[in-house]
Amino acid sequence: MKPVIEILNTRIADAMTAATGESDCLAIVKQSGDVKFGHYQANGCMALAKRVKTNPRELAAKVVENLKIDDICETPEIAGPGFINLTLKNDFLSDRLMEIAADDKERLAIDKTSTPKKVVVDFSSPNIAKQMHVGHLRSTIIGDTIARILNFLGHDVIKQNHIGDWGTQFGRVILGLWHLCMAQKHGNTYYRTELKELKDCKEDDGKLKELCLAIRDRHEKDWEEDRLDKRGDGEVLFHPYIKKLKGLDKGELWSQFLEVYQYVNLVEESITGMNLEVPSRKMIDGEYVYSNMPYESVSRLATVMLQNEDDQENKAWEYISELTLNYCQKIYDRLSVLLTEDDVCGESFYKDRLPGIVEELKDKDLATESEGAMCVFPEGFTNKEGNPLPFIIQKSDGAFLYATTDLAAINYRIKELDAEKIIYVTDARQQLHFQMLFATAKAAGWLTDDVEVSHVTFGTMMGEDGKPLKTRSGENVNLSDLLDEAVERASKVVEAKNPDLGDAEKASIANAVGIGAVKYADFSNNRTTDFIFSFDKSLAMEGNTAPYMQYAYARVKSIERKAVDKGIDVAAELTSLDTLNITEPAEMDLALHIIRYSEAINVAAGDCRPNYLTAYLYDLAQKFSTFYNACPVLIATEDKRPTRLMLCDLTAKTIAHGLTNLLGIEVVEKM
RNA sequence: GCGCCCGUAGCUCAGUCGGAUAGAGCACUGGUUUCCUAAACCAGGGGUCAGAGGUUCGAAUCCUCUCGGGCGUACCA
Repeated sequence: MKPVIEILNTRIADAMTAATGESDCLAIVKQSGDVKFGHYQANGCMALAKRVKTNPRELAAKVVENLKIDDICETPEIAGPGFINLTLKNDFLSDRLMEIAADDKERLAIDKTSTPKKVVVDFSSPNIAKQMHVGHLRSTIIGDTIARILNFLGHDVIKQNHIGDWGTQFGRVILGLWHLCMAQKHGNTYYRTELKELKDCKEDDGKLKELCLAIRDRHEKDWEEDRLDKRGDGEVLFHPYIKKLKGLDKGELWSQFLEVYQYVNLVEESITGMNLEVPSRKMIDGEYVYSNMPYESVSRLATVMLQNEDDQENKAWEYISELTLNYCQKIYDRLSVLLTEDDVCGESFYKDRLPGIVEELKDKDLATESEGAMCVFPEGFTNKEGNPLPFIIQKSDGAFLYATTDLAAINYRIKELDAEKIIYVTDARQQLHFQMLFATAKAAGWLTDDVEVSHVTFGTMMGEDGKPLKTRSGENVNLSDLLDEAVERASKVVEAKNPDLGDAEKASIANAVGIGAVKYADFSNNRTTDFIFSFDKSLAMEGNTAPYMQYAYARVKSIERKAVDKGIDVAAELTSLDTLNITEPAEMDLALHIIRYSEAINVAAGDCRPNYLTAYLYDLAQKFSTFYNACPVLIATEDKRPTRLMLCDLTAKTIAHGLTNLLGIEVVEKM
């Protein structure tokens, strides 16, 4: 079933052509803002009148003469400078609703696209060795809903979770494991105490330096001592430790690892600029060469070593990556995000392709060396000094970085996944990166005109103070903590409002409401701007929130339950209906809105803007609430009751479909 | 400096690519429960769409400039 707006667009455009002889006329049909202008309005006559140099009102009259639309609308009215106002016929509305109700494929009679595409959606993409925090929430759920919507519309969607598992932090992972191993040697968790100390003396330069010196000294000593044959071979402790990793308790290792990873990062941050050095070794022409290196470069050295040498340290990294994904999967499941391990295709997936990517760009004379790094200088990008801005594809130390993996990924998606469209869902700060990525991929001939790339950006999630959401101690808010709090708060509301429900039911409602509220708050904001997150507002029953809609749904379900008590056979009344008896304004308003669902989905999909969909659903829930108050269902007379039951049923189906199928938010029978 | 995003009611935000009198919610004021969940509904006040020019039948929306905010700008992602 085609959206009404599409039918109107086609019919009016044809009439415009018939009236003027002009081809490709645009009818520009929109939903009217005010019922006094009908249900839809066509705005195309003004523009066309200019094109053919005639009076727009006269043209509109001519168009109406040529318009065959009496199967859908009342007689069109011409208003203002040349609007054509259209009001749907009651019978047409009724037929539409009946058709939606008759759909047995749970698609609410919404057609799949006639031009399906293979679409890659790149989203979520958390980093290895980190807990997901609120910064990952938006990409994860916005990407998920985009994938769901496009899939519903019939596109062939390939989800790609491009996890950050091969960049610089890669070396930090190994360094973290090294510290865990050394902590075992010392018989204490020094990383834990020092993590706290480092934070505490952040402001005190003298103390900080003293602490960092001690850390460096111990590091050197540990490194020197861990040798069987050559200095720093790690054969006594570190390598045996890595071999045993798989035998360790997963939960315990994960929590230790999170801590030590923070430690590695903080140490590196703290020592930068202190000119501390540690001994290191490098393989040069098959021989180890020993020299001192800046302490802050240790993790980078580890990255290079690991990207070059392939051994058990690689396996250790693989293991940590598995641990991370294991944890992420729990969050995805909690969020009802459809990602699975099958969708994981992270940076490391491309590791063997990276040298080839760099070589190819060199061969094509696109990549050149600059300040020791291998760079592409795509046209049109300049830095602060006005010089060409480099897109660095290989660092001066030889390591690859995210530009390289993203280039490999775009190449893979186009050439091997046969993507016709690629959507990247990341925060707005990465815009320049993606512009340069696309420019480079175009210059290399990988990205051609028949492939559409789109960077779907979003702003930062702010706390109620208007600053990026952080904990009191200044850290990123852990995503699972945020969800816990939302569920906790929701459960208090459930307890207060509906104390008679069973414990299991309360818990399940609290979960649906809490998680739904967090997700919905995000969706309902225009994704391009930063938005201020507030538990109170998200969980409020008033306004454009998940609970408000879940409540509308629960009320419909309640009517259905009460109907049974009253001996009303809802199913029978619904099937006995062949035409609706719509008389009240509230019924009409609701009915009209229900048939517009597909229009909302199309608009949301076209711009990858979930807030269009939430706005639609909120309107629907509001119109239902108005209807609910104005038009009693179960005590209605026999001629009205089936129609009202039908409106209830379709409202519930639409809300459930929008929330659950497209947004991944659960509905509840009671709340 | 340059680039991108943004500036709409006291607050938080919409505004479907130029359409008619700029919309919600919160907060504020008043009203509605012998009636299907009042976690709701109804009514009311509240605006120089940051400012100034321009484009045209018509601008919150497009162009130019100014002011104000955020982000990015060579080896993090």
